[in-house]
Amino acid sequence: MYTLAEENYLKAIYHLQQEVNGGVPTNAIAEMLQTKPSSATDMVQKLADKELVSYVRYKGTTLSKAGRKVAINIVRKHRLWEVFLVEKLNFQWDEVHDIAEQLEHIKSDVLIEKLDQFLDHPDYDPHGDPIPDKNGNIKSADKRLLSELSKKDQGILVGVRETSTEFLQFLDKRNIAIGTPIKVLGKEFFDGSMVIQVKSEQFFISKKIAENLYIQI
Amino acid sequence: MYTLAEENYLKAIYHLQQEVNGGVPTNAIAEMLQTKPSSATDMVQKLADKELVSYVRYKGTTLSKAGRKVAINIVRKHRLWEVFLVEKLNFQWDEVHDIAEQLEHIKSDVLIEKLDQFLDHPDYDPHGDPIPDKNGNIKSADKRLLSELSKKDQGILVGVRETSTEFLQFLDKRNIAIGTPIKVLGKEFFDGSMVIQVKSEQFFISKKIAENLYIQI
DNA sequence: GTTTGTTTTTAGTCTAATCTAAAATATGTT
DNA sequence: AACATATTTTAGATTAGACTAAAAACAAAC
Repeated sequence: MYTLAEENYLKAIYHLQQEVNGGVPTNAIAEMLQTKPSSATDMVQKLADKELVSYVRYKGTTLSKAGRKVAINIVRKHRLWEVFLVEKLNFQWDEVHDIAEQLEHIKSDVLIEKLDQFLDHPDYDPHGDPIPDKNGNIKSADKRLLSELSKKDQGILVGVRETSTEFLQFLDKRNIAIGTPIKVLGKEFFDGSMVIQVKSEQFFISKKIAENLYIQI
Repeated sequence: MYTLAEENYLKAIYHLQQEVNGGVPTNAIAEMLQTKPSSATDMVQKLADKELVSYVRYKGTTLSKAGRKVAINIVRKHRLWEVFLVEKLNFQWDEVHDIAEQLEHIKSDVLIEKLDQFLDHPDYDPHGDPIPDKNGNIKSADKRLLSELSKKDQGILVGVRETSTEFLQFLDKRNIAIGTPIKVLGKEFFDGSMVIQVKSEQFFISKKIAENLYIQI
């Protein structure tokens, strides 16, 4: 099987691939894993030897089919555990990330299938991210970033991009949660900030906030 | 915090201390952890530097107060996770050991308290072993090994010493479980083997089996 | 097509945890 | 008490993963 470090690199590359086109830059991997670029280079070379990624010097890294399978399986485990923590153990959605980060590395296929069954085969985790099924297939809803919407557009919040405690508590404080309807009342071209309608309240939010909320129209 | 290896050594020393009087021999630690004596020496020296054990060259190792606290906490986590796996995820009692061996290293005090609560504060794990409370106190029932009993003694099975799949399935096959009443019908001094009564059936069991069953009179 | 600056890689070092082989200590028997 | 045997420790090497510092490659500007 794979080491903890290998799994974390594969997962990081997987997530970065969603945001970049072409190979994932070594620096981006290093930054995501809070490590140094030289360490990331070492590891992607090792992963390339094992044929889990394809890596071209100075060009970047992409997951192979095998590598993606490993990565998606970790993402599946992470998200299932998050559901468990919130639904069964009554954690708040802003408290589960670090613990799930550990639990995702537990090795047992039976465990994860039984957990999935125990949780009644959830489709989304507490942050609105889709949970891949056992074969690695992901239901991808056609969601868009709030920051991409225009004045008068409306929809419901279906996911968050950031999962830091600070950000999630920011939302909690304003009663914004997965499923909450949101309408764009105004958008400032100068800095990308917005005024939005949430239930009976109106909020001013910065571009940075809008870039971390996924809306389904 | 402590590394995976440190935690495993502390746990091994804790378990061995229950069976030996005086310091735990280095070879015993190595054997339990499936490693070489020289590796065990290295580690106990490292643990001694950290004041988690007291170690005297050629004499053996004993846990310090701090070391015991760490060890008991791991045991607590291991046993709580075993209860979760059996009670909530419907694992058989012979399937849970290896998975709990991984889960016991998840680091989060809140998690374990919430898990304890979710499981309704169980006192014993599926193998009949007592679960230490949050302060490290252990309810120790006055149980004895079946092998120590004499003809006509009787009691109920309250725990197993071995937790290997083979042994537990051996018990399952004979409908012997925690809570089952057992009576000694005969004992052979020559080899320590026994004939026991279990419900309406009688079994011949070897000394090795009898040495792995805990009975409460 | 140089120059400049950024990104990435290489080379060499470090630490945790392991191993093998050899040396040291302890134990048990005569 | 001395020898044989078993246990334990030391010394030195290895591996995974990280780091620093320096070199190499790329990108962008002039």
